Amino acid sequence: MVVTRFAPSPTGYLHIGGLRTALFSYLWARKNGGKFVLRIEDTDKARNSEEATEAILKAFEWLGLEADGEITYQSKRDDIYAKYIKQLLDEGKAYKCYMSKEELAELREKQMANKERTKYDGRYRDFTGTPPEGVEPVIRIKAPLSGEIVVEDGVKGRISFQAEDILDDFVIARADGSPTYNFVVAVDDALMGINEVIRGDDHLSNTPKQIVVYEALGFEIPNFYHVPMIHNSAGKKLSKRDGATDVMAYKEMGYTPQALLNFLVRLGWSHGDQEIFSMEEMIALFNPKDINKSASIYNTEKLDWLNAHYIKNTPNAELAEMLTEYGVMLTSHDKKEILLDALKERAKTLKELATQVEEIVTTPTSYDAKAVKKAFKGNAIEVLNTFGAKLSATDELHLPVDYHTVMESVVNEMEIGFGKIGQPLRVALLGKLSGPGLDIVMAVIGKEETMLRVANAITSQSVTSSV
RNA sequence: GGCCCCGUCGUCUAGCGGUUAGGAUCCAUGGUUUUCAUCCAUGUUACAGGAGUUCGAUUCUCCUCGGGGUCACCA
Repeated sequence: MVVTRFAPSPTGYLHIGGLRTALFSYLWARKNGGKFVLRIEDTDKARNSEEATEAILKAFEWLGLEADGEITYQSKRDDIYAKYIKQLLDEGKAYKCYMSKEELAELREKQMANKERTKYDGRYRDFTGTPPEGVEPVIRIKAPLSGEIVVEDGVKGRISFQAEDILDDFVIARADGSPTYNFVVAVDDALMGINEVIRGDDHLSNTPKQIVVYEALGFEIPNFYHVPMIHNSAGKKLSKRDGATDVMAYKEMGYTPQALLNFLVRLGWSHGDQEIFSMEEMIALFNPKDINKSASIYNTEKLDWLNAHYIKNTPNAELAEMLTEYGVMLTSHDKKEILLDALKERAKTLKELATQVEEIVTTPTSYDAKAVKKAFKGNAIEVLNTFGAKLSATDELHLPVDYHTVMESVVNEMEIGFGKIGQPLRVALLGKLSGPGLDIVMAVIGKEETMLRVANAITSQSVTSSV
């Protein structure tokens, strides 16, 4: 059975990069009928917060990514780590190192001065004497001094490291007894049965260390897939400082989960020329071996396009439901089908859609100056007057076509082009020159509101012209 | 700096020894639309450079250059 995981450290919100690796892990587990588990890496008490954990879970919920089983918290597993540390100590695979932080710093400085690689010199590796007074020891693991460490990576291929280049006897437990990252990751992944590790390639250089732990403990080494980074426009690793990396900010901006997921799955992964993927298709088609080797630059142009695509293809009832999150109550509006059919073609985000709905439903209180200048000229006011009068005399105005008929009769009677009525009427109704079809707008707001807006426009013009 | 990874249009990518180097997005132009948007059509733009292997390299190898990641008692 395929078991994958997402293992964030709760130091802040869930960000785009994390979400993508989580998505990849999720898809791979689902595709194989396996498990996708969540582990919170909260061993750094100073930097972690419960709110951050909450935020991450909330983001998962919004996106519909469901983890299997209980959430594992590393902070609750101290006894487990202690047990394995003791085991390594007993087996002579780890040892206590009494070197003080000062001594270590001194060693590093000397090595740097000599332009050597900074590493622990192993002075307590085979220590049998009397330990110095007053120093709480750290526990170090005996790493191989030479030889080759090979990572068989599912994305990058076979990567080989020389032990002497990258390893030293690294710390697995601090002076206060708490275990360190590379140790707990390996222990947890092994104990939780994780056999497919999909993570960012910034972890690639940690992998040999973790392999050392796996081997010391006799655990089976999982398959690794190191996913290339997402870079910012400057070409650097995407970080929280780059802005707009909080997943939940995308909800606020009006992106749909579908669009965001579809956008992210195509960053570093592809399936031929296909751009649009439903969740079902992602699950069916995803395979980590098809992940790209090179980093990609984060750029949301395509996200906008995808979001617009999904909005256009969402049923109106669902759209009305989603809009309630943005303060637009449309679920019981009797013309919502007509309105949303017209508007969803022109919105890039749900937030935009919400704004556009508002702009139609509320009576304009001001008119765009440029639009006024362009539209209210010639006999525009006369046209509006004629239209208003005709409207007033017409009953049974319900559908767009009913209003269109009235407009048509004005055009015919006055022997003008459609633009001659369209432009002033558009400004009267919406306060500006762009927007959906006027017959649709009028059908949505109704006869009474239409007449009010027309009258308002006429009044506004007579006032300005008399001044 | 050591180690490791990467290098096809501005961006996301297809390609897996022989292609007019394909798609998407963006941008531009035209069409549709009373407007804007949508939609449709058309167009501009890419194999980092140099050797080698080969009848033939975007594709394989090496070098150079460029970019990135990582080097903690952080995760």
